[in-house]
Amino acid sequence: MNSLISHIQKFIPLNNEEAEIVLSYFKIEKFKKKQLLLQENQICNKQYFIVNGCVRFYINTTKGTEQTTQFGIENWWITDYLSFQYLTPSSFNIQAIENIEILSIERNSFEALLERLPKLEKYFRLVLQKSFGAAQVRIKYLFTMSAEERFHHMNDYFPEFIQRVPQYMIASYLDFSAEFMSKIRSGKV
Amino acid sequence: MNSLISHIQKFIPLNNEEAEIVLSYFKIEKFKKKQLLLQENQICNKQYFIVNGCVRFYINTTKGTEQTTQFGIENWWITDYLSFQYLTPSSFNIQAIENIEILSIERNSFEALLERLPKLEKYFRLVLQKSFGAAQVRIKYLFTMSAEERFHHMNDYFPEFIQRVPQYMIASYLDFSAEFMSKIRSGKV
DNA sequence: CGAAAAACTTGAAGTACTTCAAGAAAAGTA
DNA sequence: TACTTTTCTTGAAGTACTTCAAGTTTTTCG
Repeated sequence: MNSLISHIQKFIPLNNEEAEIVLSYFKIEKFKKKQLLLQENQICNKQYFIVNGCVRFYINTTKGTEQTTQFGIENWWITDYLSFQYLTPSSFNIQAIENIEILSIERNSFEALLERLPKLEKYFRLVLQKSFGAAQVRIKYLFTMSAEERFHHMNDYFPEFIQRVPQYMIASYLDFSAEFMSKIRSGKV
Repeated sequence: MNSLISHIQKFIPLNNEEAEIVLSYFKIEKFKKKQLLLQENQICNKQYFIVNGCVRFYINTTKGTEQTTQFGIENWWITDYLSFQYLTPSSFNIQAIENIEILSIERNSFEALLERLPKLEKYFRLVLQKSFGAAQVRIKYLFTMSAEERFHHMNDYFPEFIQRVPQYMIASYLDFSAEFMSKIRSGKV
């Protein structure tokens, strides 16, 4: 069974015919580890649903380092929402951390699909409510926990990431240095 | 003209009859400066549209301080989205910074309204896309700018807040101390 | 398999902030 | 108007991290 269809059906009912229509608007794409799905300064005119694998959202800082701000795994949507909505150049990069398989839909097709099947508006609204809620909680953690607490929290609640993703990306996502991460893990702090 | 209706019409067409229906689901509420619209541990079963005035979203930290994580002004929606969607207890507080006038809608009425006027799904989806996009950019600023840069950025792009809101709340929102804010402003840093 | 690249570790030195304490200024209220 | 509360300022001391540089381990891939 297609994972996007299953995901949609967790939120709204969808019959076989509708499922066919949905899929006809998407393209399946594969990227190899390290490839970029989106590069800064480009317009992010696609939205991605991750079927298989793991990606990250990151910024190139003025210091020449890379700052990871989000991760995405199976069954997550990922895009730069402002760039997607207003078709303005993005300042983010989206990169495959593993070889990945994703479903992509262009901005125009996305609008056409929603016109064709308006019931999907509800699905996307619910997905966004959840995503924005998660962003609210994320800000809370960043603001109220020390580096060490943030690491342990992630370790406890999202152990799958710690396994899958290089430590320095996790450190960056939690807003501290790779070296400090290493010290936390070895108990030298 | 009602400000909620105008706001909706910026995103989707809405005739008079539909506007009447929309408004019938909302309640107008007034709160005085410092009153709480939501208190932590409560379930946030309402969503608010700010007609007049200014509110903040904050957490009580374990250190006994208050950490502001969001602001809201005229024409913004505000709620704890996870608490609202899953009816779980919130860890946030929402407080009026000025005397305010808001439109509130309960979770049940919200669902009923969307059943009655499904075209509103699109409006809320678009509002959420924009909000989540703004959250992505906010994280970027927090991660890539120094305290001083964050202050100047806010000063340049959102001067209305600097005027309206006590400095210590701005400092907290930008994730530094009120004392440091004072030093930035006076150039002693 | 072996070589190269990527990821992780360690300690020493530095810094961008925080915390504390106290006083001054501004705003709210009777 | 004066009194109270809230907000802002200042300097001194402290700290949770960062940065740098170098070495070690692990992973990738021809």
